[in-house]
Amino acid sequence: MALDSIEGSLKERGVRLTRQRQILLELIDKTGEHLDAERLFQMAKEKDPKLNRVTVYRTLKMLKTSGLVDELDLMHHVGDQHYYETRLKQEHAHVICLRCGKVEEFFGEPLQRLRKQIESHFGFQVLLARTEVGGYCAHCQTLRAREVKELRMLALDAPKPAMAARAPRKRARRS
Amino acid sequence: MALDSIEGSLKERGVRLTRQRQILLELIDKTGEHLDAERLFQMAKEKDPKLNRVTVYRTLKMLKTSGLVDELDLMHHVGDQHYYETRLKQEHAHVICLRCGKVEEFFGEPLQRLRKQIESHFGFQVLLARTEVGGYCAHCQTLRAREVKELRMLALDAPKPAMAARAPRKRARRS
DNA sequence: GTTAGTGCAAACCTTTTGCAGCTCT
DNA sequence: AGAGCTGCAAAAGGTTTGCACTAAC
Repeated sequence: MALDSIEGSLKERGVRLTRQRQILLELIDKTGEHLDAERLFQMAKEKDPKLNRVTVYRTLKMLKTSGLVDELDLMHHVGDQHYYETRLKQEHAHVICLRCGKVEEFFGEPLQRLRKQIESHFGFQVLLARTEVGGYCAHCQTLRAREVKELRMLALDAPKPAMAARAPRKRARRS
Repeated sequence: MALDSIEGSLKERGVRLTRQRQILLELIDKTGEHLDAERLFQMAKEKDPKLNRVTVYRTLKMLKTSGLVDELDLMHHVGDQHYYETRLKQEHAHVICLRCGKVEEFFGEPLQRLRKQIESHFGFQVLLARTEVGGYCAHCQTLRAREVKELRMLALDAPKPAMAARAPRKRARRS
């Protein structure tokens, strides 16, 4: 299991396995993926209310630097936070629907091909690779088309419409 | 030239071509790529000292939303700012050396292949795609090997070395 | 017992917002 | 003329740092 392999890797390098790190590692491992620092912090706080947000950031940074987790942006669809996932699966691309926010993972040979070509083309040693794709998922494409049509009709009805209500911020507030 | 096509696209949509936007568009166009908001602001300030940083952000956001520029992170190698480039060239990956910071661009068929596979696999409509690769460039690989060797020798000489000097912050300060 | 790691508060960088006034068309 | 855009000041979001204390080894 992932947790063991990560803990082993840390122990080997003399990194201390504190209670806090154990909590965080377990959450990252079993929750799967696409956790951001804030969400991880909220979850960890339930297990240890004293655990500090800063520790979450420091732990994530350590794991990232050690090459044990990968950092994602998910096209900044929600905000500017970063997301993390363990480096267990095969390399994959993240496909984000810009309408509903659903994230799919794509595993496919073009990714390995890309890596190899970059290595041989530039004599480059690839350590990290990140592919993120944004667009509309199958479901949202039809909904989107309907929205656009409605907008056009609105525009015809009212050539000089009042200012549209501002869309609510997507960023989540801190508690 | 890019500037014309961008200005045309904006004019068509009734977006005003203000003096500020002309300055910014020209800089983005002729400077090429990989400008972040701050650098763009500094350059624009030389042409118009009154131009405000906020205008830079608003213009970049507008261009991004309009699909006229792409937003990059360059693996956050320098900091958390974003970089922008016009959407003129063929799709390409950005290859960043984590030691010297050099950025290479990779154009190759795996990218088109990837996009097509994602579209057909998920029935997804791809609007944006971003591939960023981090590692060591050919030149830095040898330097890096030397560094590691030196570090190992240091470790042998001094089993309990004093705390290493903290590496300087990579983020650039505002003027 | 050391040293690495933690919590807390405060800072930091990057980006966004509210609003009054200016300016393109 | 009037909506759209700008500048300014202030705030926000996300992350990092300094320092004294704590806990893992």
